[in-house]
Amino acid sequence: MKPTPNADREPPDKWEVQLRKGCLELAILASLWGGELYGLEILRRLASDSELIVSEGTVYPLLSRLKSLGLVESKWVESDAGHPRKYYLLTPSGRERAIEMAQIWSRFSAGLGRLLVPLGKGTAR
Amino acid sequence: MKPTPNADREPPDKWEVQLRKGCLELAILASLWGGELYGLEILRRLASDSELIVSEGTVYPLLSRLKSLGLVESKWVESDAGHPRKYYLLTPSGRERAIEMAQIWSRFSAGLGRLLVPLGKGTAR
DNA sequence: ACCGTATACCTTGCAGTACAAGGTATCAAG
DNA sequence: CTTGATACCTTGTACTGCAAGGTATACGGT
Repeated sequence: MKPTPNADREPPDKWEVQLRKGCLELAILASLWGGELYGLEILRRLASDSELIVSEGTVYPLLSRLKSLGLVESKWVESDAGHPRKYYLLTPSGRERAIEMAQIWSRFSAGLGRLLVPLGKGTAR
Repeated sequence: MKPTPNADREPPDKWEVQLRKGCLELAILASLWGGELYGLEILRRLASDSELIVSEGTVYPLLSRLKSLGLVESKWVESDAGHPRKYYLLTPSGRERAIEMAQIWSRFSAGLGRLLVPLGKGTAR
């Protein structure tokens, strides 16, 4: 039985799901910025560092895509206690792309933030 | 011939498109916060206030959905110079929802921003 | 040796969103 | 009557993330 990763999370608003679309690609690249990680570790990193709860079925296809785009590289590492793990790391193009995406994100985020200013009285909790 | 709204914009990176998914719903609600607007006006407001370039084929279906959800209301207004315009305005639930979404956005945005800190040296242009 | 559990990776079908392209209707100018 | 401008709407396509299910290796208990 799955441990139901998000048992006490937001209701199925469906909106938060749509919000992540596209951002996840950047999030994964960013999580690899500091060094190589393996699949499930990326998942946990995202959850702990940015409250971005995603499932494995989301991460692995995305990693495959990033790999076929030449943005990440992977290598198998024999684990002494467990099973082989596949570590992912950024390629030089991956780093460039990450910075490029981060810039787009920052501009976009600022623009939307500007739109939200008028209703700021409510967002201050 | 269409005036090609984004002739000198970003290349077809496809990514920026995916980035907007879900955010647009919030953006439209936010643009209506200050008062009622009609379809094309919303489009122009988004473009000028937040650099969010969208096409009509995106906005109208979205407005229909928001209306069927009871978040916005619409009314026809006979224009003296031109054709009838359909003005959209927020309902009370629409306002609540907008604030709710803005909060989610703000939390999400902060989380992703935290992830991007390590590569901040590059984003400072 | 055998079975259940935990870790780790991957694949398939589904649902939801934005977009480009095309279509309709009204009014004003030529 | 035709052209252009404004305004609204619809259809088909492409892309994304998700839930559910499947495979493989190691460890500990009986």
